[in-house]
Amino acid sequence: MLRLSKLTDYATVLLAYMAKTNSHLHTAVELSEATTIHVPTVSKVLKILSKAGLVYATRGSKGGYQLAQGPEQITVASIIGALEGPVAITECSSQTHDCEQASACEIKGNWGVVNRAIVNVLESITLADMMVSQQQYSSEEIQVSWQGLSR
Amino acid sequence: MLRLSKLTDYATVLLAYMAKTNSHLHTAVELSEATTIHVPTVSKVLKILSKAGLVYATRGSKGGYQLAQGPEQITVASIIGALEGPVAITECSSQTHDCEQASACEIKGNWGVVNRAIVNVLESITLADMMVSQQQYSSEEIQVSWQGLSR
DNA sequence: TCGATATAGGACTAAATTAGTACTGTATAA
DNA sequence: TTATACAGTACTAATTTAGTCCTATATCGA
Repeated sequence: MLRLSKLTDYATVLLAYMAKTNSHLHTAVELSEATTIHVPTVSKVLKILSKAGLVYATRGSKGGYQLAQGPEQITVASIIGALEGPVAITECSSQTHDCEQASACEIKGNWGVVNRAIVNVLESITLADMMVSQQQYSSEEIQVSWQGLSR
Repeated sequence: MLRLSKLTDYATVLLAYMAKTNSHLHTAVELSEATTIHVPTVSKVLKILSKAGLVYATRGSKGGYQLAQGPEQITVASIIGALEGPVAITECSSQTHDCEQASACEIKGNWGVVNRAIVNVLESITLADMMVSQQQYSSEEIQVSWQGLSR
């Protein structure tokens, strides 16, 4: 499946709503009502996004959250990174990994290349892109040329 | 993290070994010894690969497994598909999904585009590519141009 | 200064998923 | 007919994720 966590999905929904209505600070309660995500969960996600620097938080009455950057600056990769850590499709491809299977493994370095290709895709898509109203993109419009291994 | 399951990782290791030594049938025990993956797990993975048509199985004594196609024909996407089902990075992006969040969600269709971009990458990389001896590919060699949303 | 509002941080429980193992059945060669 | 090897399925344990709750801290305004 190669699935993202629900929290990551919630995060994009919340960030997209904030981007669309960036005139004021948004409280967790307001965001919950707008998105139908339960308050404790909204709160949890925003705390994480705040810590990661994607949103700016203001405490106290009249407080709330706002985007720390424009929707064009926030990449899908950075949202995933905030909630799940750096993309690593296998243990092999994570930075701090010392594989026990060692010599037996023929694959090692090459998962890293696959991983890099995916990261490149995710870094090329921004929150602004995600907000474009649902159009049906044909498969042909998404062109991925990946040249690393084909030489 | 966006992580694949361990079984998927095992599958690529097993398939790569079979591709490298395709002169004969490979028993689960032989594959286990070659890869250091425990026999029951090797067996489990191969049963799944066989059902998916990626390997051909022969029963009985002198039996074993062999690749059903050449390493150039087996894509990473098909390996992932066999073990985990079709790639769907969010519930939204899976084919058979009817979202409860309905009208509140601004994102809907667009996860589908991100998903499609990732699938394209995974379909462009084959088992043969994965077997290329570990070279260090520079980031520049992996070029992904994704044009769906930027118009 | 006090009280209401709102986020920060951490801990905890329940649910879901994944990994690993085991058992019984079926096919094939010698 | 016996040994070998895969097929199918079920089950348990481990891990991960989701969701909730509680206490602390910061800010505004009366």
